[in-house]
Amino acid sequence: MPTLFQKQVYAALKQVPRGRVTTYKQLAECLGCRSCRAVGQALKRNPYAPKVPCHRVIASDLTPGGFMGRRGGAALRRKLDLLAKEGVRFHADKLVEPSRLFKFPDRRPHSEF
DNA sequence: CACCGATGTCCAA
DNA sequence: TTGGACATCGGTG
Repeated sequence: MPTLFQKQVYAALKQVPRGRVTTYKQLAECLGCRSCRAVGQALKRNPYAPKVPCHRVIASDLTPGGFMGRRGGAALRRKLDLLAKEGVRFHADKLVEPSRLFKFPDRRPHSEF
């Protein structure tokens, strides 16, 4: 059973259209959380494997990051393949087009700053 | 309650 | 510029 926090991560992730990617930091910031690691944990524990495009989440330094709980290997390769099918290509473990990053709308009704 | 994690940022060499 | 260590937040045991 997904927790409240995970739902927020999935909800935000579902906002990312096809052919677009986001970063853990952007997700965390969108959720109003300062910990980017918590976001990755939610994705790792994602009960909605095919429903949640976890492969559209990369590190803030435009690196693939990880996939299925692994930071490298065949799993990560599969992630790059999925992104490639969506038009998001990587070069030297780096995002070729940083403009593919999806910017989340302000999801903080409390923040008046 | 304590440790780990799909990260990020800072400091040192 | 590259490598190592610490910080931060939530989840699981």
